Amino acid sequence: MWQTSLVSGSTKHAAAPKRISLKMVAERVGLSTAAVSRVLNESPAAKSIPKATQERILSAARQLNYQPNQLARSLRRGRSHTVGVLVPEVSEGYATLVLAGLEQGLLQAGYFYYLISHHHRADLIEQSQIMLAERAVDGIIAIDTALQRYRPLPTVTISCPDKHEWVTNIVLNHKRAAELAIGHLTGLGHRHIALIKGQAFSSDTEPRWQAIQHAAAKANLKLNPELMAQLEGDSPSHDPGYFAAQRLLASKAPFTAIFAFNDVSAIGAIRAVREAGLRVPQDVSVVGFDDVQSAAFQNPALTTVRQPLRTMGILAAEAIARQIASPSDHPPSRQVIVDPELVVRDSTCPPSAKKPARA
Amino acid sequence: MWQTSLVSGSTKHAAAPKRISLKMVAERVGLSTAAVSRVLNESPAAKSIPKATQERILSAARQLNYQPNQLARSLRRGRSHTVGVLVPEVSEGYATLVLAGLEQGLLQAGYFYYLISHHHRADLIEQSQIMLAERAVDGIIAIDTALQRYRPLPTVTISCPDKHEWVTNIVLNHKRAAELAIGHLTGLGHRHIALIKGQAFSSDTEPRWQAIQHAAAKANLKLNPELMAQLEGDSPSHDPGYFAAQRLLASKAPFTAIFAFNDVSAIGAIRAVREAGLRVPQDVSVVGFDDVQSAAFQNPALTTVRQPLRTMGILAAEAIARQIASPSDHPPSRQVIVDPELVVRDSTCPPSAKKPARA
DNA sequence: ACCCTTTAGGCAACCGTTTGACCTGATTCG
DNA sequence: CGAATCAGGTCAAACGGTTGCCTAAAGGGT
Repeated sequence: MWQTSLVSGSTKHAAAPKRISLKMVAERVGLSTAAVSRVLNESPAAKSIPKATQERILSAARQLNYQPNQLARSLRRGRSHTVGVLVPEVSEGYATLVLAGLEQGLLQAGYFYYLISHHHRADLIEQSQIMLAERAVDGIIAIDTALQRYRPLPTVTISCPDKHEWVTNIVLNHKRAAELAIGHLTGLGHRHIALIKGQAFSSDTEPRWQAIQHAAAKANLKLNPELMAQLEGDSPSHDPGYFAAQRLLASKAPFTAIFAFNDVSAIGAIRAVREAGLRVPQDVSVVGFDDVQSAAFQNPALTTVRQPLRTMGILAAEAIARQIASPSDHPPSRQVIVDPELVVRDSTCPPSAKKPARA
Repeated sequence: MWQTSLVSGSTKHAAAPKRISLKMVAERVGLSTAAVSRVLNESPAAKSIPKATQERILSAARQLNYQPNQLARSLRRGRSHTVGVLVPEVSEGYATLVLAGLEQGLLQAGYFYYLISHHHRADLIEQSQIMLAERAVDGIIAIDTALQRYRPLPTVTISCPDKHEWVTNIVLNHKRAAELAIGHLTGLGHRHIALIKGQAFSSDTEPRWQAIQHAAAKANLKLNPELMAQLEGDSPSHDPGYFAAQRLLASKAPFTAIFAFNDVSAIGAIRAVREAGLRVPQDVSVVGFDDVQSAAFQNPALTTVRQPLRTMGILAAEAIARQIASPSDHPPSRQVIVDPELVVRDSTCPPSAKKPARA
């Protein structure tokens, strides 16, 4: 009985193509690796090598499909052209947009990046920094992250709390952001504004809160402590906002508007408001924060304070590239402040003439 | 005239801490790097070294805060413990969830990853593969990506079109997915179902389309070619779905339901339907696909076919780790098929007794 | 006393590039 | 004519680890 050859051959695979190294190219053309390296890198020292030889080298490299081993190169040069990116988590919303900008900027500058999410756990943050250092990253970009110790590495932070020395921090103009939102709501006639505060671990929570108080005072608006709820739990979903709004609704205090910590929680809040039988925006106006991609596609479309998240990512990439290129001639600590922008959509309107919600 | 020292000192920084190398640890304890390396790696060869000496070495390493240079280690060992992840773009929705799963699985297996988004551009895909190979990744994970050439690297794909040899492909059970959605809608009584097809570049587009036709036939449902719109453009936002639905509405054909290619386009579609003065779901039911994080928080909450995206990410991570660990004893080409699940929420209901939309 | 094994670790090659120093013969300059 | 310069490269030492092989002494059995 014959068996047709079904023998799943790893035979073909056994050829072991073996990566082409510089040495092989050198042997091919009968020169030293030094010469080949210099020519391929267009090093200045290569200018003493005649065009013809250069051509020979280049074409041999091409023929053999030579791909330099970047590990070896990085080791020798002391530059890995890699940065580490620390992020709380990769989730819809905030991180997504910043990452998109970062990626664009980094790739343009010739950098690869390791992405690590730490879920705001201090031990993971610390450990990540160590592991990144071991992998010889040229720098670190941290987004909404409470960096532990200072490390002697070029570092750029986005919306990070503590100002460490020697790091560039990219941060929103919180004052202006608060004024935009509060101004918008008071301008519409709202006087009873509920607030959804960010989680304690989020770096923007405190500065934003300060800014809101400041803006409220300036607008002659009294903030009712009962009309404040804080996001709880580290879920990147809409739940925290949903529950926070429920707590607001459960309190006796009347309100006609909610200013949420971010769009994601605003969306959760809208749901809670609706489930309580109230309409958005007629009964309760809602203002979000960030202007994430889906904000415009909510129903109703979300009025929100736009952070230029993508731009912040690009700025961070450019900053880290600069710092790496010229270590130590950058200023000890730099703030790059970006401006927010109010985007008015359909989730806000003047308060209804009747009584405030839950009055 | 004296100048108080405002000289922005890079002086303090000039200390140049200099990373601790194995050699320094070795010198510290008066042994060779070989011995130190063996002990620190708990290599079997270290068992002939007395406990006391081992302790000396370990404590010296700790005192000096020695961090092994992974570049050097990778170079020597021929394993970088790094994989490349190719993704169309990091945007809200699909990629986000898969990435979350991937990250979890990879970190657990001790791998770092480079993330690259290629926006479906063939040249970028090709180039990325090359650059990843140069950086000596141990493997590649590709998500919804049309890989160009086969490379002799462990590879795992998620929802990728062509079955290359030697790659593990993780893929949804499209047949079942289509049946779930079509079954749900016909079960509710819908007979005029509009379809929003995916962009041509998306790998799931064709198999899903086949599956839908199959499911429709099985359900004895005629698909009206006029009730089909295809997503256009590569924007990861809700726009393509919005415009597709507008085209559907502009056609004369009546329909009572839309089955969208994904949640993001479903959300766009809902908006278009509403702007046309129709209600969702009373006038038009909408079924999405994926069950992204925000699907449950839409208004109305989205009925959708859930892909276990996070799980797919984890599976991919596990698969690549396995392939790297034991090259060549994995089967030549493997399919891992995961099952969808119907999540019924509020965007679907029986068609209204009256006439179909646009009748 | 001899042989064998174990203990304790050292030597040096190697991973693949880069780069400063050097070398040789030819040409140019003073 | 001697010195300096230049063209056209080569040599070998890094970069920081890992690892196969070796040695030297001590212990153990007969």
